[in-house]
Amino acid sequence: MQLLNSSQYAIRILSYIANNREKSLYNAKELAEILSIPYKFLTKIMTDLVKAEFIISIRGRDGGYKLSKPASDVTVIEILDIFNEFVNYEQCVLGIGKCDGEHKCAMHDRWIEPKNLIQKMFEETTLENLEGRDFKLC
Amino acid sequence: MQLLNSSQYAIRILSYIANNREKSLYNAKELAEILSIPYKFLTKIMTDLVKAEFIISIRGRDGGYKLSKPASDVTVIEILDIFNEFVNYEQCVLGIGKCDGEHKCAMHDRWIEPKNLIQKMFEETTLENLEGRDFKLC
DNA sequence: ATCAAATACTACTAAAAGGTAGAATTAAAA
DNA sequence: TTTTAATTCTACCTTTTAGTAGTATTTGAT
Repeated sequence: MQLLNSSQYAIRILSYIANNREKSLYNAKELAEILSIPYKFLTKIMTDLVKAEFIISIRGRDGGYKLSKPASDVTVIEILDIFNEFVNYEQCVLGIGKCDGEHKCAMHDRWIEPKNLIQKMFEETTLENLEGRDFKLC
Repeated sequence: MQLLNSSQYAIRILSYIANNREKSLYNAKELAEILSIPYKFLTKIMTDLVKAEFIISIRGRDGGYKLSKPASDVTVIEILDIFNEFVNYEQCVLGIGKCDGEHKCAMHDRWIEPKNLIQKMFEETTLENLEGRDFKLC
């Protein structure tokens, strides 16, 4: 019951960039240090974010990364989709396929409410909403 | 954002046994077939359940498995604990350690409500509550 | 005693996630 | 034009989870 490290890192990275507008570009080295993410793993994730068009990268000396769109346009669920998380809304908590009115898994009824809440949270939370938080390790 | 296969299987197995009181013992072969769980993987999980004292096993010919305690005494969260899931209540959704009033992760406030709901659900749901559901693949 | 049918144990393989290493590419600056 | 600092690419290694194979052990029935 936890998000993939990749997803967690991606949210923290995008969230950090979105809420520190002083600089126009952030490079991998400083992001890795500030956010306590292994450098090489971070660069891999950045490439994913570039390919998914959430981030624009500037290569070469003095290059770096920046958001490709306004923070208010990026929802958490879109970030999760990059890593194929939480895509199967219909998937039941016991992983036995689609749960509907006819076929319910053992926990179906009890899972609906929290599932909908989480889904709503991920859909409605944008990078803008994540402002003013700590990003380092607690 | 999904339970481990082991946890899912364990819940389905215990839930099935709890709600089919006709027989006093269930063997691995029939459980594997009825619940669509790979036989060898199921026997491994059964051994875990026996060691965790949720299941009593009878070895030898005509042996099998049965619950070690009343269905109403077994909560879902206890089952998850066998596989070390959902033990860290304090763990935040972005996996950056303890989130408290002073140090909040980027999603802290939004995560509290669904997290508490899920926790409550796992704590309050017993095998008895899972009665009357389908257990096969939908 | 032997057989048959069951669980338990040991060890392995496969797939996915997490992470690392090093070279290639890009582009500004000296 | 060379250096330098950045991203990108390819390939690999490690850990965890998932699943499989084969043997040993147990025990009731014949």
